[in-house]
Amino acid sequence: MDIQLKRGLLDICVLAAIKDGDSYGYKIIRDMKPYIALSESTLYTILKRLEMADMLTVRTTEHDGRLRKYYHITKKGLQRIENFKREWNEILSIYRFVTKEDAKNG
Amino acid sequence: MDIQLKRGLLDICVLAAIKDGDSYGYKIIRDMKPYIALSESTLYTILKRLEMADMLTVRTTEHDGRLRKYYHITKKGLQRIENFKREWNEILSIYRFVTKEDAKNG
DNA sequence: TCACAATACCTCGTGTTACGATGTATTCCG
DNA sequence: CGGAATACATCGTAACACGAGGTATTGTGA
Repeated sequence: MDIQLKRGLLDICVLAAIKDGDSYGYKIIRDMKPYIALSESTLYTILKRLEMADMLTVRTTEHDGRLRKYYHITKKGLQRIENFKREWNEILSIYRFVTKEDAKNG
Repeated sequence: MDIQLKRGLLDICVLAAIKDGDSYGYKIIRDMKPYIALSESTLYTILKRLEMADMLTVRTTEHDGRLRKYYHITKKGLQRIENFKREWNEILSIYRFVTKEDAKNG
């Protein structure tokens, strides 16, 4: 997918990936892969950004001797998803603008 | 609209705004306004970028003593729009991922 | 005539951001 | 013992939207 198009969707997707249950970095990447691919460096940047914005909270645990940071979505994070749903109508309107045939011909 | 979400749509919208007939900067902004707002500095950056990418050509004319630069979409520009239409399915898939209810509940 | 909006173009600096490259450390498999 | 997978993190870079500011002309109203 076009990188610029991804920009607006990545944050939302990460929030969506944890909204039905806490998750951690590596798993988030795996879960998102069928829909949108992203690198580890990108994800950890996003997770830090979302944490700073109070859209998620972090809980560090140990799993099989390896560090694991579980991310939990907050009220603000859920609101961000709701806001995206509202913006979806604008996106649809743009899609129609882009795909509409020449008014002179139809 | 969220600025990151705009990023992926602006280029496409500018191309869509000239695809049915050559247009110029000021008019493009007016035509796009109902769908997506953008500043002049943003538009001229985009127009230059699209010209460099051979997605449009420029023709300078004089209109009522004022300079006017008409932009014309190229084959490559039209292909960019077609590519967006193909990417639309991916966007829909992401939308469903974001809006789907918790699998455990539905 | 003077001020100001509208038309129409352009440049510069800044902050945000995705990502490749790179690094650390552990477990698992052969 | 080596390499893949798991799991985290930082740094530098390039792309980009936009506000602020600039140039120049044509209306418009007091």
